[in-house]
Amino acid sequence: MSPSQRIPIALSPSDTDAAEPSSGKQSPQTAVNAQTIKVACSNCNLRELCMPVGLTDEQLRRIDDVVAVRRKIKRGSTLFRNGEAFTSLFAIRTGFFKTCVATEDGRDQVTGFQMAGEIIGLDGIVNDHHTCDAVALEDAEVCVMPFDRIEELSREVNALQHHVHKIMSREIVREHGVMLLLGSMRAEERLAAFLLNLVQRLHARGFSQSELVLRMTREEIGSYLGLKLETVSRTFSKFVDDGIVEVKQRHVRILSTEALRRIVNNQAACH
Amino acid sequence: MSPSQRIPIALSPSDTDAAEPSSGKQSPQTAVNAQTIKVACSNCNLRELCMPVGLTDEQLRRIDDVVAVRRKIKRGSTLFRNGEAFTSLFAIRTGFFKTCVATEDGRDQVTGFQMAGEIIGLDGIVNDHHTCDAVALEDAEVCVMPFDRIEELSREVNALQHHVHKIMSREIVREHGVMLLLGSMRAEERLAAFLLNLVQRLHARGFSQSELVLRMTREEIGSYLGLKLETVSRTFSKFVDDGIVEVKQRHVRILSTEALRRIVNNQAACH
DNA sequence: CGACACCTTGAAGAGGTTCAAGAAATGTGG
DNA sequence: CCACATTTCTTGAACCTCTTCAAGGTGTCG
Repeated sequence: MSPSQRIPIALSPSDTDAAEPSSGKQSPQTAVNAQTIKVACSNCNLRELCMPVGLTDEQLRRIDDVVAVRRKIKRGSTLFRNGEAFTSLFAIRTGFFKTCVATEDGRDQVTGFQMAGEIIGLDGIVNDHHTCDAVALEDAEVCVMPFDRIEELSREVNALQHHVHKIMSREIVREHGVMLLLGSMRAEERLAAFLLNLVQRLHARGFSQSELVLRMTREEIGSYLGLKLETVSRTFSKFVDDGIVEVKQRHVRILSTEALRRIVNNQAACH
Repeated sequence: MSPSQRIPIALSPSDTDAAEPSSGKQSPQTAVNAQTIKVACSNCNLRELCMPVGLTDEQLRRIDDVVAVRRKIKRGSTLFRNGEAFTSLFAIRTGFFKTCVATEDGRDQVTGFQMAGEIIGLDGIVNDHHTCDAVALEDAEVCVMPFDRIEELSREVNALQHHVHKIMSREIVREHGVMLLLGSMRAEERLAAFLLNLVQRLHARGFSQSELVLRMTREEIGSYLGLKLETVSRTFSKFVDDGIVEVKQRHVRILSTEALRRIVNNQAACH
């Protein structure tokens, strides 16, 4: 929300390891990709992203009870899948996800990329089962928030109730933006908008405004943007030729945010 | 939800007029497109679409207090606009709307078409102002539901609370579907999916499974589907040539729902 | 009835896709 | 730690879908 605030969060796997040394004794037997840890929101550094502000200590303590459990997800495995029963929303603590939907005939579409502090699983509410897959693009950890508990508590904590509504509304507005992108933008505009969006969200989490590491493949970017992976690659190359970005595999350095903005806003010639 | 139930609702302007003869004394001074009427959900024939089921009489009466006011919107005018303060959600009683978002440089994108029983305005919750325009494509009437009252009441009526969550989740899932369409389908597939969706929703409201009247222009369809109006027109013509539909301007008769389904599911040859 | 909005159709052109090949990075197992 | 397999990325060339531009037709409303 307020882009000036810098929240020191580790996103890259190495930083995460440093912050949580070896993350306790992870027994492969108990749960390969669903290890659970008891935690608390009240001292979580992501609170400003996940939770409403201005809660009393009492209210925070009650929310701690709702967000009772954490779960680790290995890179490449799913947090939930299309068709699975919906019970909980998930707040991403660390890591990076994609969500994607599929048709019966096998086509699929990435509907979003989610990072620390963002909430996933909202699609499952309407029919009590999920309608998309959530796949971890790097080792991740989420807070599990049973939805019936959220509903229960948000009847009593007005700020939480409104917060839930805002999160869902924000997702609707975000998707409007994606529809605009998919419906009316050309390849360069789409990729420029994508990069600006990513770097803006990363910056809100304390990362650089100009450098980022893509956690997804060209194909996944293409799926999200309604383009083929070759087109994504070519467009990256064009940006490099034009001196707008530097690209080394998944490492991207933005040399001119202004140029990207001009591309998105379709201002063709404007030296 | 249950497609078998037939809810007798008037959608076409003439039927609407018959149902509410001359709609009282509409003074242009008071409010050109915001005439208000006191109403009640408890005897509304759209209740099954708008409201949770299994409410007690007491709960229904309290909801009547929330949905206190109706508003008429003339064809072509807006229910709300991008930038306007958000105060209420709207349940469509009669008529047909489009919602659209726009970029600074003038491009715009239709994000949805809404008909009787559907809720619009959810985009406004997150930032307390609307981020899209809602335009009536035919004379319409909506129930005004102040959102603070909805939140208040849904703290007390669990079924209402969950219903609000489901409505928002449903919108998120719907938009996933549109993203899939925009991101991975070809023109014919998009138009086929569009027609099937429209006729399915109309059928759920008691209309024909095979005949429909488009309330929007080719350009608006194109905007929604990420196509130019000429492409929409050409694709209609192709469907006519193939004997899949009959088209007379905005009157469409579906001759083979099965063929449309095959097109959407990309089953090229399958006699 | 004339003005205007909407729709259809044709022809040329652009943008993105498809197919293909090779390079670079990453992961795996010996 | 290195060799090999695999995945991911880049680039080229031909092709195809959709767009653009243009003209004319149809329908609607004051």
